[in-house]
Amino acid sequence: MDDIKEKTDFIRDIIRQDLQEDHGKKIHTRFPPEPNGYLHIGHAKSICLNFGLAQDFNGKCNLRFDDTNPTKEESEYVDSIKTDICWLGFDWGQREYYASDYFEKLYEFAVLLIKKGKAYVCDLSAEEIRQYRGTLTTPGKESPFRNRSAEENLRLFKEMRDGKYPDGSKVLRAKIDMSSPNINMRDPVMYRILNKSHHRTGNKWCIYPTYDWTHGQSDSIENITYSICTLEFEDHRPLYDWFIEQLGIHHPRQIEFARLNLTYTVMSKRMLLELVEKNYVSSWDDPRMPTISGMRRRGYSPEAIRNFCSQIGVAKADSTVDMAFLEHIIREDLNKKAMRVMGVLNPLKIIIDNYPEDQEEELTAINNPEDPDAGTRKIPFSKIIYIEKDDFMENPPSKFFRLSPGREVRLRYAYFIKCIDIIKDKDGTILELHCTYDPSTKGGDAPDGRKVKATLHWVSAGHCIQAEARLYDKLFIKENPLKTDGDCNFKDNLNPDSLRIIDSCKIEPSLSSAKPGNIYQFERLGYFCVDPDTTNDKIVFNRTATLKDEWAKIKTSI
RNA sequence: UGGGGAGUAGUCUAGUGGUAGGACACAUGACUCUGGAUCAUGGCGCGGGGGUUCGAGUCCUCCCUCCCCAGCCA
Repeated sequence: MDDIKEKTDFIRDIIRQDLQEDHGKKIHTRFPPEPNGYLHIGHAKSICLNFGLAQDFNGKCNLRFDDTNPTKEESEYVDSIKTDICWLGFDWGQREYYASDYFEKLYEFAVLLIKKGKAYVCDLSAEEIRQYRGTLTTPGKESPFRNRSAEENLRLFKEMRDGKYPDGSKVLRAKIDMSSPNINMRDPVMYRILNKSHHRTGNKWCIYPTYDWTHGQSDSIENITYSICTLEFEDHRPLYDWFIEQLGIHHPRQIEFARLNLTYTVMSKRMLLELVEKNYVSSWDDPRMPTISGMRRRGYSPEAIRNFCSQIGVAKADSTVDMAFLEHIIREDLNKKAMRVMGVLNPLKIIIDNYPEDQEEELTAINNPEDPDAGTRKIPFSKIIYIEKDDFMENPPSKFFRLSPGREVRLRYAYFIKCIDIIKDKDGTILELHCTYDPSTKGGDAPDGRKVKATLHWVSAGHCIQAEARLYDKLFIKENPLKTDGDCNFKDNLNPDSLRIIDSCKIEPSLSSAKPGNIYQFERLGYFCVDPDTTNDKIVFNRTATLKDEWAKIKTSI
């Protein structure tokens, strides 16, 4: 399960200190996604942090959708986000909120600011506003509409709401300081006119609040004590503080942390959307995606993702976690849980010459050596079997321990066999192997104590069932897919071999009842889970992760 | 060049003036009916220079590098 050791990170340090100064303090966080895409592993970090904080300090965590932009948001995303958070194991109780719930309140707040002379309606175009804003090094210019009277602003703002103006013709702006070195303070836009229907409020509104105007007040309304967010909002904090102070309402404490980056993938919703829309992947839940739904379909468990999030830590320095670490976490999880089975991805037929023609045997196999309670099962053995093509070499290098002419190896839980003949077609491709077996080694041990250097997985040709395996690899070939040469873009770094489909795998018959979501370790190959694409006619497996493979390393170093 | 952040092995992360620790990765070895798992061992790591101090990753100072900000996105 999750690491129960007391976690130490700078956010928890801050909260502990606050708690020391105010023992009665209740902590209240929130996870505030925008419903414009599916959640990814970076969101999982934030979810684990926000809900985890609430759990650790006996507080509460809200789910709030920051749905202020009707041009990008859809209820499909709302649904997927809720599903993913639940699946991860977190519960927001009845506290499911929407920024759009606060539109009326926000409007009142805006009116208040107008009355205080702290906000004004501006008729400048988007382009003009940009020009007036100045640059990083030069101050901005004040809008010619900056000094309209409160009465005029009130009337104009009401008319904006009433739909008297076309999109983009007017905005409401905060009146702060056009020469501020912090560009966020240069009279930021609070409302824009958008004649677009909203996934929740329908056509009730034609003006929509910006995120900057909405977010802090929403946290305040919900009585959030700690507004945890990512680093890029650090220089928005003075703006949020300004709004809260002008309004004189509850002031949450904002704390920023570094967002998660992972090697060999991208974590931007915009890019993930593009991969989906342009069919570089099958969907948001394509098992190659770093989305929660993709990882779920890939075979990751919620525990593994939570463990990952708790072990990567929380800090303020930009960081990119090695994908190998994620793989380590899922192997650690699945090693304990997954039933072992035998399946052959690329079959090579073996005929055991001295095994009686019509004989069949049932051999006993251990379901999970890591879990004695998992018990054993029977697997059928017969004269003709399949082994993995990679487990045979006609002319092996010295470090290759598996089957080769004249060499004896063990078939897992079965017998020692020795290769005595290779049958090839006229092109020299190996068609099948002839072997002999030693009947005295039944079960896998030789009574004379002789050893073999390798144990191979296998299936009985007459008993096995056919299956499809989808072998996934890194989505991108570059550790940082965003790093591109010349006029390339991140899609040029896509790994052309990120998915390999093998439709003629041979798997042991016990798998005939496998159901979508079930996870297995195919011995010596990796962890596989049953995909929802599975039908009565065909079982489809997704490879969640390979096993660590010493031979693969040796092979590439030869 | 303005503002805001950040620099501890290849990566992530502890450390709060007293021997720089953990995890992943890597390497080597042991063990093994999964070349899995497990166990053991290993490594020119505190961005740099000055300073304070008996003692600095930690305090002061100067410098360097990286990230974010000029959406009516979030």
